[in-house]
Amino acid sequence: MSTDLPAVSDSTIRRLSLYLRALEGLDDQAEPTVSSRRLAELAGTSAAQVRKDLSRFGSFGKRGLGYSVAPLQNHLRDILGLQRRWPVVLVGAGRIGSALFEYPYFRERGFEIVAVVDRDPAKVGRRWNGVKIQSVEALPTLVRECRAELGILAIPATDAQAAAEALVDAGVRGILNFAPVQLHLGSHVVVNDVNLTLEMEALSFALRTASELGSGEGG
Amino acid sequence: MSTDLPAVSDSTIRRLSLYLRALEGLDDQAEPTVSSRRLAELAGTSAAQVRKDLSRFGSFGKRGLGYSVAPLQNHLRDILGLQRRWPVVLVGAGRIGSALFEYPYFRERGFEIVAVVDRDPAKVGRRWNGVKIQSVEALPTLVRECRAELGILAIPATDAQAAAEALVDAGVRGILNFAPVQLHLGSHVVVNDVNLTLEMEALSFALRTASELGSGEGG
DNA sequence: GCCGTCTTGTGAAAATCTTCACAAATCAGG
DNA sequence: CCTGATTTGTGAAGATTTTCACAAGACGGC
Ligand SMILES: NC(=O)c1ccc[n+]([C@@H]2O[C@H](COP(=O)([O-])OP(=O)(O)OC[C@H]3O[C@@H](n4cnc5c(N)ncnc54)[C@H](O)[C@@H]3O)[C@@H](O)[C@H]2O)c1
Ligand SMILES: NC(=O)c1ccc[n+]([C@@H]2O[C@H](COP(=O)([O-])OP(=O)(O)OC[C@H]3O[C@@H](n4cnc5c(N)ncnc54)[C@H](O)[C@@H]3O)[C@@H](O)[C@H]2O)c1
Repeated sequence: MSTDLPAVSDSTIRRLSLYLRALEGLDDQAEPTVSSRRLAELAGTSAAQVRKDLSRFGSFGKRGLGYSVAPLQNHLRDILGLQRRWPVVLVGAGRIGSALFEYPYFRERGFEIVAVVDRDPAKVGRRWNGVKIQSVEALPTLVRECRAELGILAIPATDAQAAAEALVDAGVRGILNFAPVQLHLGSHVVVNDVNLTLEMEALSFALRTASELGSGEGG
Repeated sequence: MSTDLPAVSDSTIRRLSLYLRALEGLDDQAEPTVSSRRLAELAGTSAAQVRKDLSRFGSFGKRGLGYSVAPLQNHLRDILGLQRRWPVVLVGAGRIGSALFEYPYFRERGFEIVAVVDRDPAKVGRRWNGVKIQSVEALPTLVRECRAELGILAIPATDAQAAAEALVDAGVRGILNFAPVQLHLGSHVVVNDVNLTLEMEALSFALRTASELGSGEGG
């Protein structure tokens, strides 16, 4: 079971996640195997892309048959590192933070928010489903005690860089960042940004472009 | 002011949004011009990339000087289609939906959530900051009345496809989708997916990969 | 065992995206 | 006006990603 660890592109990894999601949506009683074509349809890509992506990690399919759903799920979980529990520290118990905390799908995938910190004294001490919100001073201790390597930043942009550095100093190596700011951290730290304004702006551009082909822009 | 509308890649557009964000973070009194190098630093890319991206839409800089902050902001807003107001319909007044509704940055950029619908009768009729939550039956009328071309889907995956179709039938052409499912809509509709589980899994993969270079995987 | 149908895995080709490198332009100082 | 220090805009080169196309394998029916 030695995974060979070739250089894999980010887009491939992101698609693997989509494949896993698609596979979990299948009824593996009714549909025990799946072809690359079907998987592509479910994940929004092409059959060749599916096969190419999977073939980087092994030969999981059978020619003429396709891929067995349950084993492929396990391979994907294995590749993505989901065959373990990932303790996560959440920084910021605001609107986004609370939505994420209550999101059941994270826990189902092994991402367990085991600690929450917030700067607001009014929030510190509250319990969320058994997890007590703690002050930011407790962050380093918390990260170490929980052995958390993943953190979620859900605080205003002004504080994000400092908080990120605190997380990294305490041992965090991966950050999901909701703050609208570019974090500058050591190259061994992986940061994934969630930028919803950007997503809306991409829609805006697409629509504006489509409209303008037909009619002039109204002053 | 005829923008030439060349074929522009998605990644370019997404970077333009980052450039705009970076420019808005600058004090244009203290720093009236910015070089491609500095902008790249702020946006997390390379100077050549910045110049290439911008040059697709015009020559906004001055050689030897750089780009004037305020005018470049306006060019970017113009390109992205942000020189107007975008009414948005929100489907799903749950955890994510309410966080988005209260997110001030959307409105600042022109994305104004003008209507909210939810299936839950207990939520229908409530007022959120002046906007009344309406039943799903009202959706087609609402979309047309508000002339909304953008929609946000913040409901469970099981209902997302049907709701998306309802939005599109009523005139929506761009959707920000939080539901963990691939939407299948006409090719004239633009869908941007937000998949937070995917983002976490990408972090998981990166960390697992980094760890395994040093040590074997514990059974 | 053989045939027809299906589907994977994968090199090669095509397409796309990023980086390089440098001429052309701008400005300050004298 | 000329020099030197900058920085843009951009074709060409390089790198990466996606698509194509097909040989090789798998299975059911007979
Ligand atoms: N609400 C949204 O829909 C949304 C969407 C996209 C991005 N974001 C971004 O996510 C971040 C959080 O947004 P929100 O809407 O949840 O904000 P919020 O104001 O509701 O919550 C922020 C929380 O962080 C806490 N906080 C502030 N500084 C802190 C610090 N230094 N350490 C610890 N806690 C601190 C505050 O006390 C508050 O509880 C912001 O950067 C925002 O731009 C939010
Ligand atoms: N909470 C999170 O942090 C989070 C993170 C990522 C993705 N998501 C996704 O976003 C979506 C919403 O998540 P949430 O946590 O806000 O859920 P939620 O249960 O808090 O809210 C969902 C809301 O949608 C309403 N609803 C259900 N079906 C509807 C329909 N057909 N039409 C209109 N309204 C309907 C419900 O009444 C409820 O108010 C889900 O698909 C979820 O997987 C949530």
